[in-house]
Amino acid sequence: MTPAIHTLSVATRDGTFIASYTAAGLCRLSFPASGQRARLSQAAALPLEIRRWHAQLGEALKLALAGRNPAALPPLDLGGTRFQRSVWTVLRTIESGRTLSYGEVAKAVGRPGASRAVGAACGANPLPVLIPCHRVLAAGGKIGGFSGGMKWKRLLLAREGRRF
DNA sequence: TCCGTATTGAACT
DNA sequence: AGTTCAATACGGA
Repeated sequence: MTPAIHTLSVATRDGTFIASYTAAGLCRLSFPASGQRARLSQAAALPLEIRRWHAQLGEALKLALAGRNPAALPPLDLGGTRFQRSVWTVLRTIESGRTLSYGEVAKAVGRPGASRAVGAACGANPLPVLIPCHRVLAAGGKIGGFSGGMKWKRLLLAREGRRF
């Protein structure tokens, strides 16, 4: 993955997210920073293409935070290993309001028994919310973990009509 | 090679 | 219903 060249903020009613782009597409989305401020790109220096991607992201994120299914996303440049990408691809097929267990995702990528590795791949998801890693639960309906903090996982699931 | 992990299921209280 | 425990796949150092 080429290095990120632009970092922009996305204001939402849930806080200000941070999005990073490479020349190839969106590479990273971060939850509202609970500390340091990222250095943001100057608006005047933005290529038209990036502005368009960013506008598209804003719409998609707004819908996702409302618990709706994703609008079209800008091009993605996620990197990651083959295994991670295959996990993230499966995650994108889970509809709003539905969930899978780590073990079910492992089966779906053809590695039954790799449920623990699936958890690690979820934790490495560069696009939380948009790639719905919050829809992966532990077996037996337990909620499992979330690298962005459990409040976010509960909030996102609640917006989709799931309660815990 | 070793270590940590957003797991799992069985075997125990 | 809660706790412990071993087996497990993967990735990073």
